[in-house]
Amino acid sequence: MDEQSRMLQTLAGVNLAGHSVQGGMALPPPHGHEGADGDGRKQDIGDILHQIMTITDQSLDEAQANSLANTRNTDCVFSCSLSFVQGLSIRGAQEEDPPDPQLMRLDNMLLAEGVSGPEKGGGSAAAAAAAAASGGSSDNSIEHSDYRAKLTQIRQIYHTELEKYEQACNEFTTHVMNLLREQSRTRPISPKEIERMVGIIHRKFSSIQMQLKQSTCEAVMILRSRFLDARRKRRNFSKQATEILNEYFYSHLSNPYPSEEAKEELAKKCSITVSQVSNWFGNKRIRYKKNIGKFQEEANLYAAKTAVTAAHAVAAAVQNNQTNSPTTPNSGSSGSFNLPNSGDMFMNMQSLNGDSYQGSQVGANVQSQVDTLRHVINQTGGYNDGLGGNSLYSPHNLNANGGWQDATTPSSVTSPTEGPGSVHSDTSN
DNA sequence: GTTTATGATTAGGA
DNA sequence: TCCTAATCATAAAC
Repeated sequence: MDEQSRMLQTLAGVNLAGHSVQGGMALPPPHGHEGADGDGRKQDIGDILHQIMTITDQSLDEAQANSLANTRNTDCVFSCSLSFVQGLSIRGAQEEDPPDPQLMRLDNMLLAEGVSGPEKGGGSAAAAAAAAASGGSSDNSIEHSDYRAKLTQIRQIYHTELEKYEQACNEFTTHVMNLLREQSRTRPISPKEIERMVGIIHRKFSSIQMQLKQSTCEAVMILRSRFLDARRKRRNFSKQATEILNEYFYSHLSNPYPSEEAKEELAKKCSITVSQVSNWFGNKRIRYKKNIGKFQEEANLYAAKTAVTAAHAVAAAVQNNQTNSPTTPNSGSSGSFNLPNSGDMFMNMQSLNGDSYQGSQVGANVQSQVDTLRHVINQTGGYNDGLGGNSLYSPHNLNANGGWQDATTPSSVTSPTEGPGSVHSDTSN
């Protein structure tokens, strides 16, 4: 049996069968459940209800057969029927002490999970968590929709069962009322007694409902845990995400320690979590350091790519500079997010590793790219043998013992102050 | 089926 | 708390 079946059975296992009838009139166990379609359970409920009816009908018939004249006997039979109903109630009444905090907790949970109450479009908090954890990539969206589908299934089963219980409760109440009405022919029955009986039945059915709620909660918990497990499952990031991360890594190779803000930005761009970004960088740093040669090609690739971007950015900046000639300085008065001074941008670029870099939006993006560009330009000066030592992207800030230096090149130095849309390169060390 | 790549987890250190 | 390093577990490539 797979987990799903088990889960659904957990829910499907809630029915009247769990309540053996007190007073010596125990109900037979229900038939097996036919999957999660609810038909089997519907049948069970129907059967059970029918049996209840039959039992009480028998009591009534017996009573009638024993002649209405024999009030003593009739009373006895009716007491049997009623004691059956009362028997039903004894435990229920004991179990419940409204307002039941447990019931409230169950109700709250079912409401929060979107099982009870109005259907939530986006699913429950768990669904959101699952979606967040999964990153919302297409693959994970499938899982997300899978989660929602299963939650909907649980919801449907819950509502179907609830409806059936209510119906059964009403039917049984009506039946008992009829019984009492019959009995009223032989003895006076006060409205209070009828009321009491109805209350007893309702309480009993409420306790059954509580079990349904409990099992529904269990099913939801199982579903949730399944999705938390799914989060554990390793799943490759999307190509785009890996590209973004690699771009950042190689363009900040001198100090590949993104700040919290940068991580958040990357996480958002890659549709993954911040901790996944941290994991990725942790793994990348280690693996890069361990085998620089292996990553050489990749480094070159990203270097070239970034260089092209940088060249475009520079070209655009130059053009911008020409357009915004000294006769039309970019004053802040326009209210737009302008470069403080296009000329400064180049000054800043020239002092790429300087401490005083004040980034503009364009300059910020350009800065790291120019860093890369410089590597590319340097590369043209010599053959790279693919070994770590003289490689294009040899981590110039790697210590002799293999660690990235942090003292001389804090990321705040190598990184510009960046505008929105770009990531920071800051160290968290 | 085996190997490789890669995301996640864990222990220990600063 | 964040890092490294080792390791695990699994997806992907062969």
